[in-house]
Amino acid sequence: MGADLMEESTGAVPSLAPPRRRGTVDKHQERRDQLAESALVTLGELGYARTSLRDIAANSPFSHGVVHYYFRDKNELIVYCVRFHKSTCVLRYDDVVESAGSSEELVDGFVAKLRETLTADAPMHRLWYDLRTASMFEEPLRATVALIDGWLQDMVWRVLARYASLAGKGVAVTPAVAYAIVDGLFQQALLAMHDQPAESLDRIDRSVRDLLPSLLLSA
Amino acid sequence: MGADLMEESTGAVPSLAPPRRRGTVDKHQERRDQLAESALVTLGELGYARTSLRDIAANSPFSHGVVHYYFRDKNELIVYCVRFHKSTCVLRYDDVVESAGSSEELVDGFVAKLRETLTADAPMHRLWYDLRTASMFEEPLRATVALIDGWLQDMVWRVLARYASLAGKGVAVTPAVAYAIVDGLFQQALLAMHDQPAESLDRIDRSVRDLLPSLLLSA
DNA sequence: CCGTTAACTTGACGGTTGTCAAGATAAATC
DNA sequence: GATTTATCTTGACAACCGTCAAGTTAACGG
Repeated sequence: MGADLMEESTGAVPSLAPPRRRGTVDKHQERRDQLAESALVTLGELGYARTSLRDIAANSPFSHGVVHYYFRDKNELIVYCVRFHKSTCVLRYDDVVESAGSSEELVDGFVAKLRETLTADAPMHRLWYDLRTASMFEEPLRATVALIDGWLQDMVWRVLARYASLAGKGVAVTPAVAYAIVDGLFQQALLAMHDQPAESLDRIDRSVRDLLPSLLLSA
Repeated sequence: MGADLMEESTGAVPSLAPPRRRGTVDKHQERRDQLAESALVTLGELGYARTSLRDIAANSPFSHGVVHYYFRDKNELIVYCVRFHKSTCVLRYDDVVESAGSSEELVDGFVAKLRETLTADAPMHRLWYDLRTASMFEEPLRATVALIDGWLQDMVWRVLARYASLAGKGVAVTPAVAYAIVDGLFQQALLAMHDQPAESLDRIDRSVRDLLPSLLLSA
């Protein structure tokens, strides 16, 4: 994990990478990931546009100049960071999907994970929405955003398809619509996490439980 | 319209405003609105964080220093702009709501307006999402964002309540959930307007038509 | 027509930013 | 251990930002 990033080249390790030496697995790539993890903390706190390379370096073991040794520019670093994080993040519900023995159990596991990630990973989710919004104004970001949006849509679809299967019914909406709905609920919950965290968690819990059945065919 | 901004003071016309002269209705306020309208064009193109006061002034009849004559700082200008625009924007569907004679007619009018605004006002909608996302990282923005989010939620609810009434049924979801769903669909449509505008419009058209009935009680 | 005040312009300030070149340090090779 | 290569630091650069003070122009009141 990390190096391949979901088997899709970021176009991020170009000629600037120094020639590898021996069988030691890519020390260069390890540093990139280490730097990305440091950067993600700062980016999650300050957001995309408000984070400078010096902020990132300050929260890392390195100095601000090192960024250009491992990344071409700021955009490549940030895109790599978000992609690095999301590539594992989109697998969050997969064990719930696989281990659930009934539709009720799946819903319970799903909302539990939703609450958990809203509580623990709020800065990362904020960063994702920040990057997605920025992509509406900066064309170079759109390809990455579209890719990750596809991952998330597939993630939601895996949950919903399994849910329908366990309930012995079909799904009434397309993957795109299902994702839009869940994402809309999630984003509202995230927005409310600052001022009313407890109420926000309860609301999305109840909303999802109420809404999921209506996404199935009655047949 | 414009001066009162939905009967809610922005806290934006403080002591710095010069004493008014005669009965001529607030020349000062007129200039504020004129400046806001100029700024909105630039903000819609470049987004919140990427727009400088010099960019705004360049697309206006004024110089860059004039901003501090009418607004305390950049944030106050931007907040005023978005609020200025949204305060009329949230009334967009009201005539459809009032003039619709049947539930089908209301749906037709609703999706027609949706398509229209996605086509014509895409930059303004991008700006709104940009500001809402920025509010997750900048506390001073949250009050305004929460206020406008409330307006939008009410707007969606007026449509849905009227739709239910015309169909002789009740609404199955809360205002917050209804807004989250519509907003999720709308945001996905807006994101796709850059690369696939036609497909995006068709998709949200069909999605809304499919989804609205399922938000009503079957009773 | 004159004086006063509002409206607006100009230019500068301190600060921050991304980027990069040049040098220092550490590591690995022979 | 010497030399070559990779890694990392430092400092500087040009550009840009928001803000504001000082000065200019225009409009209004008498």
